Amino acid sequence: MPSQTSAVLGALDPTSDRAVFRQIADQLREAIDKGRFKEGDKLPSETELVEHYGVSRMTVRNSLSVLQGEGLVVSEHGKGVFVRPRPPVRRLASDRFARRHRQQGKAAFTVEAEAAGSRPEVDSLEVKEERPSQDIATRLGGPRKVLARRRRYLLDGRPVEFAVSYIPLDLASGTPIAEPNPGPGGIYARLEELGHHLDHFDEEIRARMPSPQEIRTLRLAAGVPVIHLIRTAYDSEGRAVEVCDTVMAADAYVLSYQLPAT
Amino acid sequence: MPSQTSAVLGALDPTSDRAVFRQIADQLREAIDKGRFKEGDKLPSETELVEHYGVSRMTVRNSLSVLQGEGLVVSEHGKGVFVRPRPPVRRLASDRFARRHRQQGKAAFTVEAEAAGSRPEVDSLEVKEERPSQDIATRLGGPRKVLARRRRYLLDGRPVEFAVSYIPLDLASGTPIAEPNPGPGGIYARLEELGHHLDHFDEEIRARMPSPQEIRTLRLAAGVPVIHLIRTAYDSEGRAVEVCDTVMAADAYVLSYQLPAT
DNA sequence: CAGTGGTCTAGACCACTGC
DNA sequence: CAGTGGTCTAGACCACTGT
Repeated sequence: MPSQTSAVLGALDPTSDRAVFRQIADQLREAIDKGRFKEGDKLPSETELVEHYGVSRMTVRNSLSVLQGEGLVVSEHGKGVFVRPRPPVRRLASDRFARRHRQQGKAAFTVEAEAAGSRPEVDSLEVKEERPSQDIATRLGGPRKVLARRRRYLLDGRPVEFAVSYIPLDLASGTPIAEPNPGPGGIYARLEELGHHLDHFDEEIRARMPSPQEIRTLRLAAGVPVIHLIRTAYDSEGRAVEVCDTVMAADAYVLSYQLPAT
Repeated sequence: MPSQTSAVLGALDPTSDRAVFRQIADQLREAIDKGRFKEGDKLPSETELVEHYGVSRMTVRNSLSVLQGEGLVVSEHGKGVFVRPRPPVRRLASDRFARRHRQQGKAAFTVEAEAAGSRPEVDSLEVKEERPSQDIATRLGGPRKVLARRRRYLLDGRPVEFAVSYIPLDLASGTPIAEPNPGPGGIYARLEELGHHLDHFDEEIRARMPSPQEIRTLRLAAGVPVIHLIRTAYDSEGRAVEVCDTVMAADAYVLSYQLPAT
């Protein structure tokens, strides 16, 4: 954590066409990229930057908001502006729904997180019957009602993912799938026990900026996008038996897939 | 395009704890979500908003910058602030590298874009020998030198993707792979002709905010993240024969994958 | 308490757009 | 040209943090 601002940051170029706040942002960004400010370090305070560059406070704040938008820094009221720490990422492999992973007693999320040395939690579990949205209904082949299972996943106390599973009500009603805890192996294991032999999953992936609601639910810092994943599970008769709509904090995930070359 | 600001936007709540600029942003966001401002519509000018809400211009600009960060609006100097149009998306399916797609004469990108009714272009093609970065070298099994093939893809004149392929130099040197145009079916077809029968691909996906350089290259609007995809191609002997590092404008892509349930 | 960032004002001048 | 957004100033008061 460099203490002398002038030891890290240079001067402005008054002959440059580049706006002053951009020049300041450039210098701070470069200092971060080159490791002169490291993860978690506090940047010089706004007052220090105002004095160092001889500009007004709004200009300095404008620079900092540029870096916030890029996801490079986070500000903490009353404390300072800090280089954004990179959280541990969760790697999702393409075999994560392989049948062998459904045999074990614990939920996949829990097993995997503990193996990675993190403390997993699942909260705000909610199970209820609903009328599906147009999109979900289409993906499921048009059921009138569905069972919706909502839950939020956390790692070491930090929310990383919010997911909603939709199952046609005629499949789920009166089965363990409609219980808050569906039992070992999760709802996929239960679906198979009910005779819906799973054949494959389709996943659709998008990335975008979060809505205000998603920012609250996932406690997202400024400049962190979300990955929006929609998975559809098909049984061996080609029927869609579940759609899972998932929003993930993009800085907490790496998705990986294996594609055949055939 | 509503003409009367007061017909669309309400009043501030002076008793609310919520900051004024957030209240204004909330009202504009709601108006957009509800379709009272549609894609491409011009929002009321800053001057109109200043008069409507009775606040200073900086407060209004602060509201608008919130919406920009969310990717909801784009500002155009001298023209106004507009609801961001949703570009046509390019869907990438998990069979896009299937062998049957490599038989045809045209590049996959071209064929697929024309089928979707878009005008495809590839530019800034650059082929040269390089020393690989640590990460690329590791993925390729540690070659000292690689052939790097850089290119940018555009749809209807809009840049959507920037990609760099790295091939171990001992594989590529003196072959059509080292030519600007590697011929029908692309470098994967050439690799197979050279005896490297492709077995599978691994893809790693991340999402994040773009660097200033990526904003320029892809001409990204504010509030548009990028999808960072790193694909490794393996031959039937398990050797990594290519790594492709791709940065995509997130608003132009939907990736889709099929996972086996086995 | 002093130091930090968060909000807001009321101006100013500039650069770009379209008529 | 008038209207738009882009940049910048020099203040003010507030809320949150740590000691």
